[in-house]
Amino acid sequence: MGKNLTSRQEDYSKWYNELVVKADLAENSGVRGCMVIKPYGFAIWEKMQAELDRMFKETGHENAYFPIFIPKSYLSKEASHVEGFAKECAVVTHYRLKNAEDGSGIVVDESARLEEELIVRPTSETIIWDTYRRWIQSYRDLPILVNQWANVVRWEMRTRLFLRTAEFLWQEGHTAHATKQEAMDEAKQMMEVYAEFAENFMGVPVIKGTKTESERFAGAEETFCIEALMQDGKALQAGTSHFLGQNFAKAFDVKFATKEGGQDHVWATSWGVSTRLMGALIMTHSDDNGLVLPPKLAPIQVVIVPIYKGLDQLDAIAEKVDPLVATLRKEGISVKFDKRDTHKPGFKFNEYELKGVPVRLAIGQRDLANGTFEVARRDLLTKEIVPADEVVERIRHLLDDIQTSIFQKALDFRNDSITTADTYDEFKAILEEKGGFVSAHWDGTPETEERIKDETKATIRCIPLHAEEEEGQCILTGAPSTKRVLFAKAY
RNA sequence: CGGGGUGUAGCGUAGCCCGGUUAUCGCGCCUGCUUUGGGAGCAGGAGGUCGCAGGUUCGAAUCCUGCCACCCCGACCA
Repeated sequence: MGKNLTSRQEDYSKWYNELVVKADLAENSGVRGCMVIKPYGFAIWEKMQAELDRMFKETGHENAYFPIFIPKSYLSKEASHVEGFAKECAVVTHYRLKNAEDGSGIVVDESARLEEELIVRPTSETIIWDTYRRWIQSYRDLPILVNQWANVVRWEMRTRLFLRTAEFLWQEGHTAHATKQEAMDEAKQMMEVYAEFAENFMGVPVIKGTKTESERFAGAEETFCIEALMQDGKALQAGTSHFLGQNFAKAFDVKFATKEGGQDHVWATSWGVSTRLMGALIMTHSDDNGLVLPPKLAPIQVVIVPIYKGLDQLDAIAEKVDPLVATLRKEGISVKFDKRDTHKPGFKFNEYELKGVPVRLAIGQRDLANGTFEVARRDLLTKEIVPADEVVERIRHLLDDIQTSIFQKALDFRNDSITTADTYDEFKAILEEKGGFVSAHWDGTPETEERIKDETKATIRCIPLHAEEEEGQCILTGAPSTKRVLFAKAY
């Protein structure tokens, strides 16, 4: 964000919290860093879910659901996995409350202590692989291509609305394969699915790549990722897809009989995107007037605002608008005719701009007389007068055009924000003054990465997939390097 | 867990240092009239455990002690 959001800041500077989504818990509740997603915000998430779900199914996946509670012992079976998550787990220790004897209220019943504590899932690899052990005996049982839509809890020290909440919604795919190659292909495929979704639906340009060892998922052998850049110049990890090797199969003893008659451990992947994508969406496209939504994900694609005095005029307007609404709906365009007489047109204009509705139609007496509509587009805030018989065609065109042009705008910004650095001084100056991604040579060691992080707060966001081979020297140590990696300060 | 800060109406706040009428202002909310092509105007009105618990005092939003919660910065992170 990092900008003033509206011209009437005193009223709406908190639109991000108040209108779209609200972090709205009872005060002093002690539940920190959770968010309440209001209906309009959730409708955006539902659109995202629907498209992702379709893409998952088109690539052969099915949905399933696993328990939210994970026995503590499961988590410790994969060593690096537990190391990665242990510090941020919510733990269930009791299963009953009772009235306090002194009448002071409800207290935990100490006699109802669980024999083994349950962890509220921070991710589901462990409980899923414990289940897969029972599902898999033969190569004929493979592959298993399962996705789960769920909530997870990570008790982070510091939270940040949308980007790092204590509880968040996500999908997590967990697949099991007979061969290393097949699992690797799956992990790459899902990164491609995420990239396509981000760019074609969210209008958010992303860079595909792999994570360095230190940024890798706890328990993964390779982490593929898509990295986006926000308007304030900070990078955001928008999705990850992990090749897990045989780590979880070994930890949970998942073996299968091979075609050749032997026994082998199963190869695994996992991949996920979360409500963080909503944050990415907001921080990529929003402007001072509020949200800007890509038409493909907008809960309302077209809003129609009548301008009238008295019910007679409204009726006359409705006569023109009702058939238009029907036509648009038939075309699969979601449209809202806002007939409320409790708010004035000016208020509505601002409200729908705040909500990022891509196309707005206004119709009043003037238009009735001329047979026209006023058509406004949210991204450029431009208006035009369109004859009624051309309006459907115009809307169709605008929705397409807004979808591609907000992507192009974000892409141009992103590309302008990738800067090449050949010396450490240059590197630091770019981070300080310009922000964005810095493309630089790195000697490939975690030690160098760590030192750069300590000194500049920038991390290696990814080793780009399609980076050109290029002889160079590490900006910090001068050691030889064969390709550039992308550094940035990140959320 | 370390450093800093804040808690007053649905939201945002003034007052606190230096205790003293009925706790300030804006937004929002309600009623009425006028309005309606870019966040309406006027008039009237409702709404408060001043985070909680103690203490000092004739008197506490204000001073003291303890507790709770939240925010920002660090370690952690989708």
